[in-house]
Parts: sequence; C-alpha cells; structure tokens
Amino acid sequence: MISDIRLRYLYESAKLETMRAASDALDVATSSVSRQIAELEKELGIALIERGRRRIRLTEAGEAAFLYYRDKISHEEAFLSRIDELKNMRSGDIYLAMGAAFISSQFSEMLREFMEKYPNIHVHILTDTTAALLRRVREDEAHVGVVFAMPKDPKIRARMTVAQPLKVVINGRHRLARKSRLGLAELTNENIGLPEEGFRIRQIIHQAEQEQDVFLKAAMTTNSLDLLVDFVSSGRGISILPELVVQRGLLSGELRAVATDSPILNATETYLITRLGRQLPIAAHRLSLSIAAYLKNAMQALSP
Amino acid sequence: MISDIRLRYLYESAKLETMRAASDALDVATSSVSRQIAELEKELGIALIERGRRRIRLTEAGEAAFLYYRDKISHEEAFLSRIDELKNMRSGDIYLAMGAAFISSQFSEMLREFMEKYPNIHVHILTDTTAALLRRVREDEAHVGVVFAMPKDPKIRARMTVAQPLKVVINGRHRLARKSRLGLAELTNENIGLPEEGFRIRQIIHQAEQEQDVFLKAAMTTNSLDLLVDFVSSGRGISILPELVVQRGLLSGELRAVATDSPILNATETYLITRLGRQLPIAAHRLSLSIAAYLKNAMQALSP
DNA sequence: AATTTTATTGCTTTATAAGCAAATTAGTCT
DNA sequence: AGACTAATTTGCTTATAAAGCAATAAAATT
Repeated sequence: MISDIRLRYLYESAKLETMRAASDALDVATSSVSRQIAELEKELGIALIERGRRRIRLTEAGEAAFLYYRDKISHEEAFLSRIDELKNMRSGDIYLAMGAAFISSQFSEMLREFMEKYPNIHVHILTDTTAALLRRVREDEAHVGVVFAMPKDPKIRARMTVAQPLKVVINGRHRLARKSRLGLAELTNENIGLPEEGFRIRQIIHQAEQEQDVFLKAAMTTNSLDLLVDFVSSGRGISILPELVVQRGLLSGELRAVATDSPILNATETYLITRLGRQLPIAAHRLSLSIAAYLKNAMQALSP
Repeated sequence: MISDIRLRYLYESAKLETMRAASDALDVATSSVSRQIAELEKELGIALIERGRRRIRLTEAGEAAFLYYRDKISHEEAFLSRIDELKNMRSGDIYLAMGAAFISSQFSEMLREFMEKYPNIHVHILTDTTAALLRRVREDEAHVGVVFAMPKDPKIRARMTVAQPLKVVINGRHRLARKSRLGLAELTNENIGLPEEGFRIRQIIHQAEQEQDVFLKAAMTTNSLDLLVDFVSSGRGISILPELVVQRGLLSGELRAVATDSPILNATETYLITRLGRQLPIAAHRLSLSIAAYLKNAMQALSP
C-alpha cells in the first residue's frame, strides 16, 4: 500500500517547485519532506525526482505519481462530499414498512411535508401482512415499521405505542350510530364486512369472538380496506376496524366508530417499531419522529 | 486526509463480514481493526457500521466508504503497474539530440536493435546545430546528446569521448587517394564541397585555415551532408568531414579519408553528453550505453 | 569566488498504530 | 428463559513511523 503522506509531499513539492515551499505549505520540516519522498522512491524502486537540483523536477515516474495523486484527491473529495450529503440528510434512502391500515390521506400529508423538508431523501414504503412487516424490520429490510397489534417478538423494539382499539364502524345515519358502546352479540344479525383471513385485524376479531363465544358472519370479506370503507360509507353495512382507517369519514362526520364491550378489541395498539439494537440513520430517525407525532395527533383528534 | 489503513480495515471487515476474520486476514489484532474503524467514524462524523451486531453491516455511509476504497485500490493498482512498466522499461520516452553527422545506416541499425529490445520505448531523435543541441541538453529537453567538437560548457558532462578527426574525404580513384597525409595547402586548388557556415564542422575548418594561413575556396556549400557525400562519391570533388559521415563508403572501399597536417582538424572529438548532474531514466541510460558502444566500435572499424 | 537558498543526513522526540488481556455484548442452543 | 459461544470494545503497554532540530552538502545567483 502506498503511503498517502509520501505522495502528498511529492505532489506539493512538485507543485511548488521546491521542498522548502512544500514544507512551508504543509507545515512540516523540510527534512520530513525530503525523507518521505526518498522513502517513496525506495518503496517504488524508481526515482521520482531528479536529484542534485534546487528545484524539483519530476522524472517520468514522478510525473505518473503526481497525476495519480491528483486523481486520488479528487476522488477523495467526491467521497467526502457524499459523506457530507449523508450526514446532512441531503441524500439517502429510508425504508418504511407499514400495515395497509395506516395508509391515508392524512398520512400522505405528513409524508409530503417530510419529503419537502428533505427533498433528496428517497422514502420507500412497503405494505404487507403484519408477519411479513415484522420479518422485514427484523432483517433490516426496513428501517422502521408501523404495525397494528404486534405479536411479541424479542428482536423487535417498539419505539412508540398508541392505543388503537378496533371499533364498530358505521355510517352516521345507521340505526346503531347513536350507541356509545356495542356488545359483540348485538352485531350478529348485521350486514358485516371484514378483512380477509390473514389480516391481523381479522385474527384479533376471531380472538374476540372466541372470548365472548359469539360468531360474526361476514357478509363480505376483502383484502382491500378501501373497499370496506366504501362498503360502510355507502350504508350497505358495518365493519370492525381501527379508527385510523376511517379517519377521514370520522372527521367529516359521515361515519361513526363505536367501541365494543370486548376487552380484546379495546386493547389493540399501534406500534412504531425498529429492530432491537438498531441504530437508525439520521434520516430514518427523523422520519420515525414525524410518524410518532402524526400517530399521536391523529388519535387525539379522533378520540377527544 | 482520510487514513488508508482505516478504510482498508473497514473494507476487509465488510468483505469478510466480521472484524475477527478481517484481523486474521490483515494479520493484526482485532482490537486494532475495531479501533481504526471507530476512529474513521469519528473523523467522518458518521456511523459506518451498525453497532451492536456480531456480523458487520455497513450503513449507507459505510457502503459509500466501501465503494470508495474499492475504487481506490484499483487506481492504485493501475498506478503501480505504470511504475512497473517504467521500471522495466516497458514504456517511456527517450529524447536524443544529435548532430546530423551521426545519422547513418549503421547508427540506424544500432537504434533498431535497441528498439527491438524495448519495444514500448519511444525514442525521439532531434538533429540541430551543435549550439542548439547543447541548449537542449542543458535545459533537459533531451536526455542525451551526441555532438561533434563540443565547445566548453560548465553545465554539460561528457559521458564519453571518441577521437573524431576531420579528414579529407576523397573518391578511391581520386589522384589524392593514395596519399596517407595531406597538407591543407595542397587542397587549395581542389574542387571542394563543404558544409554551410553555421555547421560546427565548417567553423573548425575555418580555425584550421587561420592556423595555417590557408584559404580553402569551396566550390559548393550545402546544409545536406548527404549531398556532400554524393558530391565526393561521384568524383566531382573532395570534402573535409568526420569519418563517421562517410562510414559506409569507407567500409566499401569506395571512398578514402586522408588525415591532414592540421592539429586542429586532427584533435576534434565526438562527445556523448548529458546535463551535468542529471540522473538519466533507466531507458535513457541504457540507450546511452548502446550509443557509446556503437561509437567506439565504429571508430575502431574505420581506423584499425 | 562568495553568498544565498535548498536538499540531505544523523539523532531525538512525538504521534500513531499494534498488541495483549479483560470486559462487554449479541447471537445461539438447549 | 438461561447458559454458552463468538464477536466487539476498552484500558493499558509496546512498537513503529513520522516530525523536529541541527549540521552538512550541494547548486544557483551575484
């Protein structure tokens, strides 16, 4: 490996024409300059400067070394500016894994603000099943995850937790809309739309059914939460969802979310997660703060 | 300036996935690897690896450093191979400044052999007046010079000197050809062809004329030595030249070179010169040896 | 030829990296 | 969940490389 210092001394000496000037510019003793150049020549096994002259004159090999070092500097500069970019978040990538339940226009708005603030950060958003999201976070495929009702996982750390009860979601004009609390049993004859099996929401509803020994017959199942929202909005029936999913309808008054008497449904939470022990890049850290603030505000707005 | 070692340790660690393996490969203590990487992070002000893991995982910045170092290595390799080329004379340039008198087919032959041996060395040959040749050597525009009858110059070193008397050159069938020595005065009525004023040869002839108070009237002057040789060969007249110029004709017996009684003409020499104190590149040095050998052999062949 | 400027060399001091051992931490295996 | 294993980190010492200083040598300038 070729010594950086030695090349640099040669370079400066050649540029300034004397070792003396180079040693001034480099703020070291001239003897060091002389010695390092001599050392470099010994290492390379070839003369770099023409000896026995006052002014430095490079040999062909010296010329080659000079050009090599000049390129080296510019590469180093490029690298350092890349580092600087990363340090100041002027570039980089954030991988965010989140449950489909959290995709909403409000969330988009928060994201838009973030991306406006850091225009060169690329935010990658992946939605998937809860299990798959957890795997992604565990394996560092995603920096941060936002998941609903996370099962225990020793390798995952919850950076933030927000209560996110599953509630009965109803059109504002629906006959059940005036209730402030509903028993699961009251829903058995309703027209219910639910997420497919495989959705974490559905699994939890199953647990609640078992808990209370109630069986809810779904009139419709889908893997599209949007479709469910539409199902409820249009007055065709009801659903059981986290409030965030119907955030917009709730805020406009079009929809209502009524809590149930099921402890299981009421205990569910949303988690902002990272892999245990993972140190986030600054950009990802900042984004996680924005998400945390967003989740907190959104829930407060919905349940005053 | 970024430390080479630190980058290297990071690079190896990332490549081999653990610092342990890297320290084995690098043959240093693991603690050194750990510390140098930590140091690099401190210098750059950004994390390069994700801490608190067994296997090395690079951050984005670490990735950037990794790629940077990889490029750096390949640049270094390219540079070293260039140096190696120069060291082994597989490339390079030699600037050779020589008097027109020395251009001959024998000289070409010597040069051809040299260039065959070192096919990637580019030999640049410049001919010029003696004064200009000296300037070129003095100013390092040429590595080596071959000049005739060099005037004193404190900055020029003669690496080799060969006696090169100016002789009267005659066609073998010429009436003067049988003489073994000629007085200058005997030439005054001959048909003489001489190099132009400005040629060193001509200057020396002038000195000899003054010395003996003889005036030689040239029937023809030219700046082409070839033309002079032709002039003599064709039997149109005689000339006064260094033997080397008519080397071929002398060896074939077509021409004869007869010494004069002028001490000045007899004392002239050919010099193989370099700038005083100049250390030649290996290639140029080798060529100078070849030239020296050539000059020596050529003169011996001519004056047994 | 004398003077000034520059480069080189010998020796000492300082700074940087390496080494070793102990402590800590993360991953793995019952 | 706890014990074990394999890795990293940290404190301290030793070795190595570079810097500094002073004296000497060499080259350009006057």
